[in-house]
Amino acid sequence: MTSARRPQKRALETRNALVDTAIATFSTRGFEGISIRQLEEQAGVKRGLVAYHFGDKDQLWREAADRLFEELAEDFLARLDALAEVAPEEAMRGIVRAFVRFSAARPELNRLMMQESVAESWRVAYIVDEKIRPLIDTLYEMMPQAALLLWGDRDPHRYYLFIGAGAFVFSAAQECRQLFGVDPRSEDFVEHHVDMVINLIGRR
Amino acid sequence: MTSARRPQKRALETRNALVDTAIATFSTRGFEGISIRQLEEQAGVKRGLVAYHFGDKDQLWREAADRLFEELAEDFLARLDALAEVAPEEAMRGIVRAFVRFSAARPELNRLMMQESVAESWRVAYIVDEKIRPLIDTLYEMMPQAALLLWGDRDPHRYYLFIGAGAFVFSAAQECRQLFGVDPRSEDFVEHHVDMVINLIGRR
DNA sequence: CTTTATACTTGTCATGTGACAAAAAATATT
DNA sequence: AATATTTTTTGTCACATGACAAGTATAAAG
Repeated sequence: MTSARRPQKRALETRNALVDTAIATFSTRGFEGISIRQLEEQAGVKRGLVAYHFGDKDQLWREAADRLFEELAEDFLARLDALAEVAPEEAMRGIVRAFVRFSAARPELNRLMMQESVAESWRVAYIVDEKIRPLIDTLYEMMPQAALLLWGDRDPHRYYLFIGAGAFVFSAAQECRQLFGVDPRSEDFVEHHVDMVINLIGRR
Repeated sequence: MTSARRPQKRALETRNALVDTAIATFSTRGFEGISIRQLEEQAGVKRGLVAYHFGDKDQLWREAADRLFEELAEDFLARLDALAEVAPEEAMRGIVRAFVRFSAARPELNRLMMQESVAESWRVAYIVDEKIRPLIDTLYEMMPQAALLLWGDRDPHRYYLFIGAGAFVFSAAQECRQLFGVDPRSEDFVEHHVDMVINLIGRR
């Protein structure tokens, strides 16, 4: 019979540091934009620890994606509970608000998707099949009327209008700073953007 | 006194093949997503020709970006001429239409920007300073009233709402196929999307 | 305290990378 | 046709990369 010892604290710290760095760098530089060694150095751990904890680069990427989507799910489900009692129209606006705010607070998720959404790879399939579709299904189950108001019957046009209008600025933060000299992550900017998106999408 | 011979046809073909492949691969896989050697192989030319024609990888990237933005400028200026006589409201809708259609026809440009817009690099600076800002300036000069209707006084919110809503689907084509089983490049999809964006943005 | 599993450290390998350089071939100009 | 120039073809370099493996240190469990 084999083992069953609980993981050591330092191991969890190492894993965390690596996943944190993976989220930051994969989302901005793409999967091939950073090497395992650079990643380890940036995370402040020794050379071989990615191999030890994750086996290979692919698995590290998966766990980074996992964590980002866990955060999104938590953030959403918490807010959706609060919207359970309100009228569909207002609930729909609540979803928009929640999404825009999350996109501003954690642009890494949409950045990761932007990096991957353009080309065919196991990573797009993984994100879509394991993360996005289930999340959309959950939304339609929990708040069918609000979801219907927002996206109709899973209309791709309305879906991407929503994502593009609501999240793109925050993903393109660097370009926005370069082009307009404005930081889209400032609170003012975010709330103003929320209002504009709701004004755009939330009236039918 | 040195030379002045006109370039040979095969050289132009080589350069073209390389720039074509550069556009296709840099936009989908990012700058570091493909090596010079892979690129040459995919372009069907011999190893070493990137070095000869472009010096280094950076310069090849620049020329790929140059060509994409030349196409955009041509496409736009041609259509803007046709809008010179119409009322500002209608001209503004014409700009939207032109932009969405171009984004669908040549998603590579927005993909390239998506790839680069997230992190700080010489490439974002190059695109913004050399390409985007001048293009925006031209637009405001040629059609001040329509531009004002579209983006106000260079309002970043309205700018990115426009870009995100109008172009994001086409950049994320792979994700869209995986998620909805729909190809956003089909003519039906494009025209429907044009209508929706105009309906969203074109009414104030 | 001893044992044993877990975690870290370091060495190594085959392969890929961007860049340059020199030789060969093809083409334009006279 | 002769020659000068452009273009292509190969060879080579130093270094980065992902993966694995063998050794060492640390911490948990008895």
